[in-house]
Amino acid sequence: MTKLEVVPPSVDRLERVSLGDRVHTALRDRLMGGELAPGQKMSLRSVAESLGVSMMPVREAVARLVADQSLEVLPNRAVRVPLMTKARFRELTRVRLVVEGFAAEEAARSRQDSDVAAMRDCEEAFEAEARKAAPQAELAVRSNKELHFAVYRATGLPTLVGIIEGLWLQIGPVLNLDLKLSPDRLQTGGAAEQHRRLVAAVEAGDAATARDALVKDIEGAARFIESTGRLLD
Amino acid sequence: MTKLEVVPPSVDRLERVSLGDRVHTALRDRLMGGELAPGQKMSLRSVAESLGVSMMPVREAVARLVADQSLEVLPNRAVRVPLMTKARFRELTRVRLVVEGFAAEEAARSRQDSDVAAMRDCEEAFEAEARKAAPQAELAVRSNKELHFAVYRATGLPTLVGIIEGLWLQIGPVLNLDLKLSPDRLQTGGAAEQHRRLVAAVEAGDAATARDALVKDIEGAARFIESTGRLLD
DNA sequence: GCAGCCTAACTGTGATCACAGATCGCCGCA
DNA sequence: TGCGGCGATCTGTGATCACAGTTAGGCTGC
Repeated sequence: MTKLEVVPPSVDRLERVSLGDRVHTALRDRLMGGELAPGQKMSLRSVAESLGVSMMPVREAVARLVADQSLEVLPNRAVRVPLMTKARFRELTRVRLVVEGFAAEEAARSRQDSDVAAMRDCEEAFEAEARKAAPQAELAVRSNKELHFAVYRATGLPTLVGIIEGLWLQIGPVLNLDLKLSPDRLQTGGAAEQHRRLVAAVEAGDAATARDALVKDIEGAARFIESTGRLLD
Repeated sequence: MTKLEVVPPSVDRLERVSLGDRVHTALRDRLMGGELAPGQKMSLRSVAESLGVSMMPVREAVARLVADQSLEVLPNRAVRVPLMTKARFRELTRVRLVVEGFAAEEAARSRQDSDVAAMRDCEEAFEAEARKAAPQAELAVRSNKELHFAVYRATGLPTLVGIIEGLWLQIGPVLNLDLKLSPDRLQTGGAAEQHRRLVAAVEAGDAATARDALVKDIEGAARFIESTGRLLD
């Protein structure tokens, strides 16, 4: 784990960002990026030391992540990335289908030109990575996430984006760990195709197709992950 | 603000609940109950003193509430209940319609007998309070909330319930403050009627009607609150 | 050589101290 | 009497200390 970047004081002035916020962001990125696998334990002191801060900001960041179930504290008081059971995975997937499906519809209705441009960039980056003979899972994961959130941000509903972020934070470790262990899913899965449909539909303002593409994208990934048998229970 | 209740040690053993958790719950209840009005400032030290704990657990609880925007920290570092603008209110209402509407549908599909019983109790309590000549806003607010969440819990999707709790935490101060200032809304508004429709539809497994009743309930309240002109912007 | 106990290290939690920045009020001056 | 500036106080944030509970490893005894 790398040290936290030292941000210029000017940025620090404009938008009060505490050390706790920075630690929170750092941990969040690692969770969403699949760098922290389900079941992995962590201690406040070790995280603090590796990030070059005291235990205090880490406590705050971890408390927030525990609050929205991105991390969990065992009865032994140990902190770890939650394990994913089949039941929890299916529940999260169902909620995602509703919430993100609505977001896709709404994005098709409200998108601005700048949103479409951002989506196109991410979509090309994802497709370029997926088409490689030996795709780098990390890059694919990142551009996949960026593409989805470019769509969600196009809704103009920050509350909705926040909710979806919470869902990704919970399901991210599994999604991305899975992608790292089975990089071939990038080719076999229809992710790229649904992404193309999604972007085109949002750009055309076709809400129904946008939702359908997103739903198929989520369902395809969920089916694949369930088929690997790596989920508990 | 009252002191935190001393819970029996047995409960404390079963489910590790830290002081920070208790402070969080205490503040959450006050926010959802409308005891803390939008714009109201609070200091960590004063909250800590009034709850009889040190500043430490309060910091953790407030950090969590700030994280999900139930509280906000101003550039001056002051902590307060966020003000509600018309734009934010409408955004929250739109998201609520989607998420809680889905929850109502799902509750109609998955409800158990015990869920229906809990809903009926809350519905009767609400109606009894609303029918009084001088209804106590606090009791009505409480049973209204309990009724809604009895429905949401009937979905069997704790993730969804958590999301809705986050939404209520943000919109609660306005909803409930409004009800306190305009207790006559209990009679004039069609809340009781939609509640009856909602409970009956969930019990009958009629998803479409359940959603419709809930949507009309939310929309009715939203219309009333917008009409009072107490929102900013 | 192996099993069991006991200690030492490590865990999160809470309290206290330290500090920089903002705010408000009081005092002095015109 | 009114205005301006300065200081005391209060704010959140970060660090450090203290502590109880757990865990894991090493040592002792069989």
